[in-house]
Amino acid sequence: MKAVRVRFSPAPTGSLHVGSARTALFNYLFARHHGGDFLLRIEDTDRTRTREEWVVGIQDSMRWLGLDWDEGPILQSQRNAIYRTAADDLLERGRLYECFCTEEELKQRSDAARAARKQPGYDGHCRDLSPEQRRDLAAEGRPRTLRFRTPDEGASRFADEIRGEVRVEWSTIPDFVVVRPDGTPIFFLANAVDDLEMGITHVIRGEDLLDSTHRVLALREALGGSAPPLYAHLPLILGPDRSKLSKRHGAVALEEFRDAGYLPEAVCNYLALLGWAPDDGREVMDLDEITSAFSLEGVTHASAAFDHQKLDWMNGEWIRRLTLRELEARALPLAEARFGDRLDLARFQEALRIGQERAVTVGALLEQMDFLLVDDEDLVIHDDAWARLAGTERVAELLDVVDAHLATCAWTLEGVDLRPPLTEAGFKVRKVMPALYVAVEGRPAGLPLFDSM
RNA sequence: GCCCCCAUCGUCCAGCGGCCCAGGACGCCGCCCUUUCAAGGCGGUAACGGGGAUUCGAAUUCCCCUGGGGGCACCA
Repeated sequence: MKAVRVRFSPAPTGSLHVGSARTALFNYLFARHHGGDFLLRIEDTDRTRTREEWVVGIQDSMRWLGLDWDEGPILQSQRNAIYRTAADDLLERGRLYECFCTEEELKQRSDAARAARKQPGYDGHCRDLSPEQRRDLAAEGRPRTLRFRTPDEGASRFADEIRGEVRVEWSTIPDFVVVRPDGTPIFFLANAVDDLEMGITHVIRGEDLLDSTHRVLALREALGGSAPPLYAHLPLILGPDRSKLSKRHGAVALEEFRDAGYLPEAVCNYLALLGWAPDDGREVMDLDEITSAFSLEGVTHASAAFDHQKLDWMNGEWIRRLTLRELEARALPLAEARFGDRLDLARFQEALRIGQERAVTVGALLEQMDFLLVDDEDLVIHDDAWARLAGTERVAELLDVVDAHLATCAWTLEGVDLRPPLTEAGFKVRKVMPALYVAVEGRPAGLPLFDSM
């Protein structure tokens, strides 16, 4: 196999989504496994849908995950001249033709075709205009797009690395637009030109792009490109209910996972296991281990449902694998964001040490240490707390004992034992445990109140 | 409507013709540990969508059906 060159080419129309992140990860894994190059190419040809902050955000998320790239980011929006030249050449050679239909006309005819139970999509209206007709249409001030002339017969086929032979009849693929009226290229053109020029050897992307491959390949061929890259289409990631993964299923943007206190190791690990598995069945693996075990052959064909519970478990595993120092480094930024200048480092560290063995996410752990770092009046009392207190006898007295004792000492989780004073006051410690947690932590359960060894 | 892809426990995967009355992980249930909740240990529950065909033998091959997903833009 020649030197591997792959690229991750997101459209910056939003922050990095778990589906795209998985695609980026698989490209990274494939490149690193084979000692090849991994490029980052930003497909921002549609200026109306892209934003600078998203191209920055995508890179931030990739760095957070630990997916470093070798070249880029290459912005397609800055390569217009290249696509322009390619399009002119294609037009001259008759592979492209000018189309003067307006979007409204297109939609109207497409709807009509649909109503007549015929194929919607472009009808070839401007396919064979005479030079005079083109001149007149242009003179009317109509928008001018460039369309690719699709073969009239035969089939397009290619061997997908994970799906095998894929084939579709050209008759089902209408002529498609490749250059907008403003001269900017559409995905198909920019994609074909770039993959060719950048020497991409393998295209690893989501299955949603499977059908578009035929068009990109035809364009590449028209461009004079030989030896097209090998394509590998990944199964899609679905929501827990098997519908399209979206916000209503919970967090979907990498930033959200980061802010909720998920570890990048866990997210990578979980994402890698969504649609892939190593031969030996290992599950908890770091990026290097996954890299050396990675192979496209291990990629599944069926789309996978995103399971937040398994991610949570995975994250707990990773929190426990980190040294306390490492965990502290990861948690500090989140703690600063949550507690601001009330962050007491000593208490934070103690809570982290005690919480590490029970945590699911750093975010949840931080929530549990609220009572240590937030002023009493600002402490948010957990919903279930009041019910717990209400069900306990001598609540007021209990609170008094707790307050009185805490007033006598510098409070730390392990340095203060509330049991003796409670016993002395006639409480059965075992019976008042739930209420005790509410009294001290503002929640029915949380960080251990005293050394329970 | 048309085209394409896919199909093993609730979920993620293993299985690539006999080793499978199907294995692991998450979840769930139970027990142990425990002066909260967890974490941890042990055990359990649970699946080859349906129908044909090939074969001595099919979860594994082929066909049909059904189901799920994707695509059919001047988005990518």
